[in-house]
Amino acid sequence: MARVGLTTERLVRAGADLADEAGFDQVTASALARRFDVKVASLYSHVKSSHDLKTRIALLALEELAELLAGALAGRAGKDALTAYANVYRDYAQEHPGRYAAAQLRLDPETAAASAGGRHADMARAILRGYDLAEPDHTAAVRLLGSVVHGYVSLEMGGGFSHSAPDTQETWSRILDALDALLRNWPA
Amino acid sequence: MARVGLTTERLVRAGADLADEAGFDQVTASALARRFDVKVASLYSHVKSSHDLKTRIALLALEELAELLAGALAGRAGKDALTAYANVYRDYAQEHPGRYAAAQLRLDPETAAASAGGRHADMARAILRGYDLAEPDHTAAVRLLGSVVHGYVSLEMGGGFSHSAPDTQETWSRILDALDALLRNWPA
DNA sequence: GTAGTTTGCCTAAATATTTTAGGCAGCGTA
DNA sequence: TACGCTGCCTAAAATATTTAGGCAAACTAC
Repeated sequence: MARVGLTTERLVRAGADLADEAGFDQVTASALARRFDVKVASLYSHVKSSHDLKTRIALLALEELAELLAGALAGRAGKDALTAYANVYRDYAQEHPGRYAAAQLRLDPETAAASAGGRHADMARAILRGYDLAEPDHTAAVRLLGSVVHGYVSLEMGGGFSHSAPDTQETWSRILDALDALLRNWPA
Repeated sequence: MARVGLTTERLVRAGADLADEAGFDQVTASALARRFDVKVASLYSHVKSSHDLKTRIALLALEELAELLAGALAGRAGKDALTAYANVYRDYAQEHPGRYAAAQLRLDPETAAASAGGRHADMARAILRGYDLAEPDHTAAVRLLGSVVHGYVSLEMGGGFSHSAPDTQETWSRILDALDALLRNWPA
């Protein structure tokens, strides 16, 4: 009985890869066991349940995204920062669709509080420092920013834009231009 | 053997109700069979597969939304129309979270083409008639509108906004104000 | 009203996933 | 080398998906 060397870490990472290749909903304990050529029950020493596994993949994705965001935003401000922020999400979703889908998993409050999700919000607020908005417009702007980016990325991923004429890169640029203009010129 | 009177129609509608009550991912053939007090295999005379059932629920939700949109937009223009449009989605997601989740299901191209999804896009384009945008800004604006609404609604549903200060109704209004301002003043 | 056809819902059965319980052997440690 | 820990195993129960084939209820026609 050769030991494969399973670890929670390795399982989660392999689960994330599987999600990217086959879709987040294809991430099951059985599929993962097959991938490691191991019996399903063996996973349960490293992961509490199938839901636990999915949650850990979500946390990994949130962590990776936060890392990328921090890197992309360092030294940038204004529209430069805005573009970098938005592109981190879009590029990540393109390269890691399964991980991105995992990041949308609804977490229970305690888990969410301990996740990297808070850093995402911090990052969005940091960008808006380059614009001149006081509360409560500030919060509205943060939420608008998050909504546009998440909404666009998920509609694009879901094929919602496939039929109309201009390519999505073109409209994406224009939308970022428009967002920048809006933030510089927020209505009273 | 009393006949219950199953129909594809009744199954889909009950599935949609179940989705609203328990979540779209709880919609399974077995759960639905329990609800009708019928053996699982009996459903397969009315529905090709579990996936077929989910697809039909998605189509129902898209249809209902298109209906609501048409009603809400009739006789409105400009910001009035914009607000009505956005609120249809938000209110629908609030009242029918399972149906709204179903509407996000990725459909294969032919199914999507035959769905009410096209009418959604038409509706969005109709709203922008009240503003003055030429291609390719027009398409960008349509996609921005869809992204904001879908993004905001799904982040709000997912609890992404629960911790910050202003209530979501407040920021929602401000975001619609900002969107209106942006559309009236789209950057060159 | 009865005979014949359709079909709705059934039983039976194969396959897949999730999860728990308990056992054996490999690995590090004393 | 002997001990203990624990990684991966077998076994088994519960639930979900799907197909095949059967019986009886409901519609159609005379």
